[in-house]
Amino acid sequence: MSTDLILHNIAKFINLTGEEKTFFVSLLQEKSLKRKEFLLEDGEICKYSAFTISGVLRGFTVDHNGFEHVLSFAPEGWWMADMYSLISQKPGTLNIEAIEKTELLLLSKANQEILYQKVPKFERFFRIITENSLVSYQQRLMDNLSLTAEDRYNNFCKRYPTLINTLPKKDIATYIGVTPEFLSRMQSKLLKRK
Amino acid sequence: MSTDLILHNIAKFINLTGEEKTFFVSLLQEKSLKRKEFLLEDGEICKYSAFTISGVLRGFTVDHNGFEHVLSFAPEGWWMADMYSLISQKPGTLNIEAIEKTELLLLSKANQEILYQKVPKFERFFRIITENSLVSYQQRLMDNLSLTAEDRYNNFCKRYPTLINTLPKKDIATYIGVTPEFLSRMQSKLLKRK
DNA sequence: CACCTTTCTTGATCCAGGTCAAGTTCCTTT
DNA sequence: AAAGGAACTTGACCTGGATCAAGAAAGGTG
Repeated sequence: MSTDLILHNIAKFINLTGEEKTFFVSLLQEKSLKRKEFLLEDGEICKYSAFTISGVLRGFTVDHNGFEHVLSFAPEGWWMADMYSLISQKPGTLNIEAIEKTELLLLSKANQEILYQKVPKFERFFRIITENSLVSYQQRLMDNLSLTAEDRYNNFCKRYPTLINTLPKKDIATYIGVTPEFLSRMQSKLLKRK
Repeated sequence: MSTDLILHNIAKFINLTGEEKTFFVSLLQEKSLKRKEFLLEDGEICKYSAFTISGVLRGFTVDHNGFEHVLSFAPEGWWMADMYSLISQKPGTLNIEAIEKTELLLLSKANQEILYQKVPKFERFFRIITENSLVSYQQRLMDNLSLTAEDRYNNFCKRYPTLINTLPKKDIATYIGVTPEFLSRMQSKLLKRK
């Protein structure tokens, strides 16, 4: 199992002994998804946190007009889950799908609880990454309330320069809160401006 | 110091011994704000998490056109901070102001770190409340991307029925992502519809 | 490599919600 | 209780971004 990336990721925030690392890794399971395969569907109960080793996930909801809205992407080194459903263990509204062939490590809700019992340091780890995630959702919300679509697009390009060429434009569009048509128009306008 | 409310709040998630409670309380300081007084201003470094005992706080940013956007309210029993600034200890963009006369308990960043050292259970407490907060910001973001202003207003009324009559309408407006003028129009339309 | 589906683009038109301006009502402060 | 300033309302007009439609490009699959 290729656990270097996830252990490296954790080591940024907490120090683990060799034994603790081994124990943590023993709680993980590998999963691979083909392009367009789903990890979780709308209405299901989310049982896993997923960590992306390679590939990209997209988490999105479908509104009552059938339009998709991307909540988040999880490229290499990022976590993904339907947090609402994972915490409450009630059916959620998120769909999680692989944009391309994707390799994951899964930590089940049950194993996560065991981990907290056995290695309480992980409370700290997940507290810190949840705090960071919270900050970025707050920022994104404020951006949606106060910036124009063009500014939000420019911010996205600056923040995730590598993703721009990987992700389908339609997904970038709904992530920043516009229709695919409007994103297309913005891009051609930005090109002409040169 | 009136610490019943905060201890009761904590007891929902973790169990503390009498000693731990006493220690925790010793790390808090009281603060009271008059109506329209600020706890934190745009550009400052956030040094405290604030817990509201009575009254209400509003956290808002000011955009480059001078318009305010409410990120969150903290009525009785809620926490408030500029999480970005608190975590990074860099200057933030949030303003925190008392809407009415407000009594707070403050936990300084420094004391919070001490608390984590001495009573690691608090890692768990703050992990859990941060997770809950994350879920509600994710939901609010998706609501902003997929619902009409009218639906968002109705949701707000359902979710916070007690706050509707306490909070200035202009603040509810920017919280749900519309101008005060437009909220006013929506309300008169909803009344007529009866 | 050709087919087929999905994604992307572009044009024409539309509308939810914003902007600006001018009252009016409410509330704080004295 | 009077004054003054916020907060709220309402009207007229405007616009960023959505919608609908139809074709063009791209890219995965047999």
